[in-house]
Amino acid sequence: MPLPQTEMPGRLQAHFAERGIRMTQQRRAILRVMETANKHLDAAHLLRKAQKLDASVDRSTVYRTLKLLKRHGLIDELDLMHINGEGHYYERKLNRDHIHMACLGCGKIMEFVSDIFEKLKGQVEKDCRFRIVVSRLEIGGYCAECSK
Amino acid sequence: MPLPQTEMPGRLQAHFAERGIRMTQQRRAILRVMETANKHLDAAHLLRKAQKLDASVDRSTVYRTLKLLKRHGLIDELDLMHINGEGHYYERKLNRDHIHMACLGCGKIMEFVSDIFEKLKGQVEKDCRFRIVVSRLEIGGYCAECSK
DNA sequence: ACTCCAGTTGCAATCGAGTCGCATCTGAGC
DNA sequence: GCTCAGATGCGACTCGATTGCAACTGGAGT
Ligand SMILES: [Mn+2]
Ligand SMILES: [Mn+2]
Ligand SMILES: [Zn+2]
Ligand SMILES: [Zn+2]
Repeated sequence: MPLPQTEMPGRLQAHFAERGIRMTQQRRAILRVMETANKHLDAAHLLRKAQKLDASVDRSTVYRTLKLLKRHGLIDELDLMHINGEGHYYERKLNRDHIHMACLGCGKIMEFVSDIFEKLKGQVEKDCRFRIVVSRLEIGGYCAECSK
Repeated sequence: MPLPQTEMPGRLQAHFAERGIRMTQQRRAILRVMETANKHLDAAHLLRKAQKLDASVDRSTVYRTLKLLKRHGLIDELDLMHINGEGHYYERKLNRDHIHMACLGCGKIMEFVSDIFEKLKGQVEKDCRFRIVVSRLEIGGYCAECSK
């Protein structure tokens, strides 16, 4: 019997097992950090947090694991408008994807779920006959406080 | 009498003049390349093309001019799903902004204009009380040919 | 429990996009 | 023409990300 479609979010390790991907000490640490993170992490933060769980984790392993997670569609990669340097941010892909807004005034990051966004993706798939694998809508501007 | 809103696209130099930004040999070359480019350019390509018009153009001037153009909202910066390295791509901002789709199979870049996208931005501005300055919707997936 | 090896890791070197300090140069207002 | 704020070229630099390689290890097979 298949699991319900709204699969429990946060079981990256389970995904690895299902797909026969080898589990290592280091990957366990990195996945745990990604699973429990409540905000967008860049590679450097991810490394530091993972090293608290397993001091042996190396920077290159973080990057290799991020690439693996991306390849399997388990995480999303974000720019967040390059509000802080040239690097990228990562977050676990949940059931529903969302829009990211970055305030150019105060640096705050906001998220927003929208049915219109889903409709737009549907339109792209239909009108352009394009099979969507990953989508990223990032908006820069000014939040309510910073606007007035 | 104001110009019609659908201003003639492609007059970056005119924008500079209007806003009292100094015009130089090098900027003239770079702006000309941006104006006449028909595809998304990365900084390296932009440099090479600009150097054909003015051999003295330096890499750092290209980056400084890109930053200037961004700051004035005259160009958009794109990742195009990092289909080719970590760099960014640039294009002149036209009247109507558009979605970018990158085919993970053949590397083709497609563009798409959608009223639903405009509606979505309107929703964000209204529901989140967020004043949008710049927006980027980038989609990765498979085009019609690569899907079958 | 032991073996085995493909896959993974740490490390250090390296790449490549983008930035910066500084001496020099230049555009455009007078 | 002068003048100088602002722009440029150059080289050094930062920093995110990648890679080659020898050593290590997970987990399948026995
Ligand atoms: Mn980017
Ligand atoms: Mn475009
Ligand atoms: Zn703000
Ligand atoms: Zn394709």
